[in-house]
Amino acid sequence: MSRRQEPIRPTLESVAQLAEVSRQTVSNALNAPHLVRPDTLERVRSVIEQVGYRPHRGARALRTRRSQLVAVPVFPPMDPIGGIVLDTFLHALTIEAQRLDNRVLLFAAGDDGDEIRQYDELSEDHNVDAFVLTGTHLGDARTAWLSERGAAFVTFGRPWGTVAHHGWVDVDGASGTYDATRALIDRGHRRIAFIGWPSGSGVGDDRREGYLRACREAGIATDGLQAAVLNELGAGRAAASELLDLAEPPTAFVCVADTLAIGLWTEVTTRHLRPGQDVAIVGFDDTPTAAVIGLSSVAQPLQEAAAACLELLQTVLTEPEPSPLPPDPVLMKPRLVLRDST
Amino acid sequence: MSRRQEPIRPTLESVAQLAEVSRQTVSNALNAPHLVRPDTLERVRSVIEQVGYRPHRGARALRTRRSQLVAVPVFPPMDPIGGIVLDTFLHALTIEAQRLDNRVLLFAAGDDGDEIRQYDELSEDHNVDAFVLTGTHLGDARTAWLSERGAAFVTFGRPWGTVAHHGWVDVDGASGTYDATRALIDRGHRRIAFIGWPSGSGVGDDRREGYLRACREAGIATDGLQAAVLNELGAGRAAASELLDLAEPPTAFVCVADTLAIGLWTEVTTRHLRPGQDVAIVGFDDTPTAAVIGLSSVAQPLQEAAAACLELLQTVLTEPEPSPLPPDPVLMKPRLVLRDST
DNA sequence: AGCGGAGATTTGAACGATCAAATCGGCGGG
DNA sequence: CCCGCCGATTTGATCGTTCAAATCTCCGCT
Repeated sequence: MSRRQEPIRPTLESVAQLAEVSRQTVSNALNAPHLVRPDTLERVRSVIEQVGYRPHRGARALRTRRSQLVAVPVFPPMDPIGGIVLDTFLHALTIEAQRLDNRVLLFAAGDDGDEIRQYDELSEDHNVDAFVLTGTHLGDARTAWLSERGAAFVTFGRPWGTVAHHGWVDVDGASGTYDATRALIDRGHRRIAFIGWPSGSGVGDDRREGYLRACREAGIATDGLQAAVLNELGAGRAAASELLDLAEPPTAFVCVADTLAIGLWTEVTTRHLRPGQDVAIVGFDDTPTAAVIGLSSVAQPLQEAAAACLELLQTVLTEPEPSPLPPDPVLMKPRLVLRDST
Repeated sequence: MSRRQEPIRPTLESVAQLAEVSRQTVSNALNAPHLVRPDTLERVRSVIEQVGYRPHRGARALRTRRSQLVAVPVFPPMDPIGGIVLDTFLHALTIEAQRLDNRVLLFAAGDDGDEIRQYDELSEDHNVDAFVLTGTHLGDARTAWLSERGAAFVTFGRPWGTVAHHGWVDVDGASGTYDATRALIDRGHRRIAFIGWPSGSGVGDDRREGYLRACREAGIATDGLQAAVLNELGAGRAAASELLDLAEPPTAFVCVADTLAIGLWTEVTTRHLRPGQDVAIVGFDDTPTAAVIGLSSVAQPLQEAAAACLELLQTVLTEPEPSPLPPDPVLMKPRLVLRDST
């Protein structure tokens, strides 16, 4: 910017002259204060303060080869309900980055290939130091691509199906659905259905697993009580309809995502059943919509996850060169939020 | 990044040597191709392609004093329903920026003062070229601050209450509520209520105005049919309750925002009235939740608005120095989306 | 008194690009 | 035939910072 008129932007040199020291001393006062004698430090600092000096990020980036920028993809708002999850995550990430004197740079991507093209541009440009990926999936082309060229990155989401060559942070979905299912069992439910996604998505399979485990432990049947549909309201509703038409319909539902839970919800209410009284429902992601309609849901600790991502990134970036062994991953427990629907 | 191991990142110089030309010619091939003879251009380009050369953004920024970055604030997800509006806008902005070889940088801010501190850091750093502000309001301290120091910025939202010293893009809220009200009138409604915000917010007053104008034109009464409450579900519901308890209750509602419309919605359904049949409802912002429950709403052309913002910014930035007269503002018409609730 | 060494500070060079001005080569006109 | 001009290209300087190495100062120790 610096479209200010009168005063020329102060530089290291100009500050140095005013403080009657050299460039480097000013630089040290900023980046390595322990190298500067206390009284000099004081003097330099007061000049910096007075003239409002700020280091030029571009110049610094040129020399240090660090831009202090972290790139994060934003996706087209396809699934309007679940999209908020990423939104919250993004906000948390921005705050956390700020705390570390970094910034978040956005880039838009449709599919994986598109996204990779963006990675290429961003990293080869020296535009960003690192990436935070979201929405990892089986056979993820992005992580392979990135580690192949030694890019610094962490993922929010496990590396499904492969060995981790990179740091990652994730939320234990199975633990969330397990807790949800247990809560229903504790309330006396014995026929509990699960509306999930088609198997093959790591996240979906993981969440289903938690449901299955809880039922197994309680000696409850799950045969014929599982649906596997795409993550759309209509699909959820259709699956719900089928399950409710069973000779012995379930009295409670655990859903892999709020989107499906809400589809189920609409089917339930149009049948003049009351969620929470006639049928118990638990969703996943604790989206605003869930809060609005009183749907119980499993909430992911997104702020903590964002902080963990950047912390991991910091350790990766301070390593002198791309290390073959990734940092320890972080797996966080989600929290069950009970509302009227249970 | 460039944490790649083997190959040293190519520079202007190294490309120049391979192509047997000088630095500057390579630079020109990139930034001013018309200055380069066609055959030379071809040769340089092929070398660039071969070695995968990319200009170093930091170096360029240092020399040109342009970072190609646009900063945008992200807010804490306070209003979960309306937050999506900004989310969609942000996505559109990212895509549009990419098209112009720019990028979007995020920063988080709680209040205006906080935000201004961030502006200070970002602009004085030479970190970003410009800002896009959202959510302008009466007595907005931010715009004053920014124009005072000659920063480049545009706002998505009018400069309420003051003369524009800067470019802005906005959606004509009054036009939206006017259309919504007209649609209700055309359907035969004669008692139409408006649930708005307390006067003093530019956006809220503007949207109320559209409702009032449509009613006035149709010779319909509005006395006692207006509520002014905070943008919260509960508040919307309470206001709705009061209005529905009138001796002669309204048959239709226009709401200043989806959040309030949904509050109204829940009050309506708990009274066992059916939206769209017993009571007509129109919201504002066309949030995903509205789509889910079948609430009619006024949709803002967010993609177009984002594009307009960046276009405006481009013209501001290409001006040699801060111009006293701002570029022509852009006011766009929103679109009424009719669903079951009408 | 001289020497080694630690701490504080300075100096020179480099990062990779663009700007401004100089140079080169060819071509038409006086 | 030479000059001037124009298009194409090159050269030198510079942006603001940090790294690496040099210098300076002061102190204690022999």
